[in-house]
Amino acid sequence: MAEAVASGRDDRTAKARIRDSAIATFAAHGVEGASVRLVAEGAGVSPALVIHHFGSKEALRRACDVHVAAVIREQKREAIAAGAGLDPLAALRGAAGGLPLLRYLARTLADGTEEVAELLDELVGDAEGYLAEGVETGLLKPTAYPRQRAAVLLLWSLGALVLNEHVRRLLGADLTADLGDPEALAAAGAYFGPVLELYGQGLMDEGYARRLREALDPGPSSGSGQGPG
Amino acid sequence: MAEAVASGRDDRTAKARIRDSAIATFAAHGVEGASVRLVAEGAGVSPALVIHHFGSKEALRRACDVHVAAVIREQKREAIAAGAGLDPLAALRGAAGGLPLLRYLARTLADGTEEVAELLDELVGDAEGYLAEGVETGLLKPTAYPRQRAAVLLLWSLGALVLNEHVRRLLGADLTADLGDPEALAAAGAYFGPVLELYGQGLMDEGYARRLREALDPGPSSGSGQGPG
DNA sequence: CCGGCTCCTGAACGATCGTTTATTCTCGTG
DNA sequence: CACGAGAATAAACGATCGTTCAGGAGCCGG
Repeated sequence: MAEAVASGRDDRTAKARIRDSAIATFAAHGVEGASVRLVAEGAGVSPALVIHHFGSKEALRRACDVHVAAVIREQKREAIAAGAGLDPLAALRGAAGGLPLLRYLARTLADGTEEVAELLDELVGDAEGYLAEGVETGLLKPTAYPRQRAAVLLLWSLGALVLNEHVRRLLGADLTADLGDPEALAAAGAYFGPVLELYGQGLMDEGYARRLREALDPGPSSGSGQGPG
Repeated sequence: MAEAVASGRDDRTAKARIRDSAIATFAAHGVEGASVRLVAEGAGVSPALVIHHFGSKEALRRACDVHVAAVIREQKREAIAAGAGLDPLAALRGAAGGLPLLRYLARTLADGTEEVAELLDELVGDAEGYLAEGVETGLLKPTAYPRQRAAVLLLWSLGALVLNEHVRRLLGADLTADLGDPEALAAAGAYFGPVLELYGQGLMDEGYARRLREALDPGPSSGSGQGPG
């Protein structure tokens, strides 16, 4: 039952190849839209071997979730040692096999399995810590909602990742590209530029925002649906 | 070939019932995960009638996209007459059958069909107009990227909608709930509160944000992956 | 040479899928 | 009443799905 380590002269274990192919295939077609046969073809094995190693398609999907979460956690730990930025997924973009994981996340985040939910909770906790550090050094502004602000910022980042196709069409920036590539980084500026402007100066007049916020809290019979978006 | 209008004493046309059931079923299980038989059961008809009226499952999905886009466009027009807020989807939340459409959007936005892409482009254009108005009246701050800022804000809103399940778990706010309900509105404050704080005061020290932004534009060999997230 | 073990496969099974076909039901119209 | 047209269905078809099963290929200690 131990993990196979028969990495002799050639490539990865067949089990690892199946898992990587599943991550790529699920990312490309969605979990429901990707068949076991397609995953097997991508790994160069028979469909039966996929079931033999993972038991079922659903278990394969769980294994993908666990693996993606594990890699992200490891990259995160390395990023902490190197001095983390604000983007909890930045380390993935540069990592060797990070991009398929990013695309897998982008495709499966909306489905919401238990494993990725736990990962998200963890990332929110990390982000809250990073944000608190930034506040202490004066680079970030203090907040009345430390944990909620961390959650919102992470959800915005991941939401943009999930809508990556629309980000690319509307702005020309591919968030699942390797930002080490200068061309991709320049294109990503169409997203990060206005984002940084918003992060720097905000969007609204402060008094206006405060009034809207105060209108939320007590909750008498205020006006009709005028959400802040 | 004309639209059936046999709405006599009872409810909607069977074709309309099928379309509404498809919207709800696709929203609940995803398009790939929902079968024609399930859609038919929800509409109280036979599976064959679904194909008889729409030709194929894919055509049914396109019809759902078209219908959702049409309803949103109409609600949008009414919202303009009533004086629009910043949330382009606010009108949907209060509308009679708006919630299923919202959940359909949340589930299918990531798939990216042509019809919803056109709708998104349209919504970005509208948002750019609203933002420009806000800048003129002094409620919103000016920007160097008018269209990109509109796109980013819309993508953040829709991204949070797509990740609604995580928003609910992390913050306790359900963005697909009827915000006319005071309890749901209060819960949504856990999302809109930090959002409005960010919109009001921003996130970063302005000089720090400007330095990060300038590091993006020219693009010499700057440091490794430290995205703004 | 041999039995056993692991990795792996070809072929098939039952279920479910989207869709087709033939048929019945409903009902306004001449 | 006769009749044609659309609404609606039951039943089945071929395809594909996830999964099972029996066994082959290669290797290793005896």
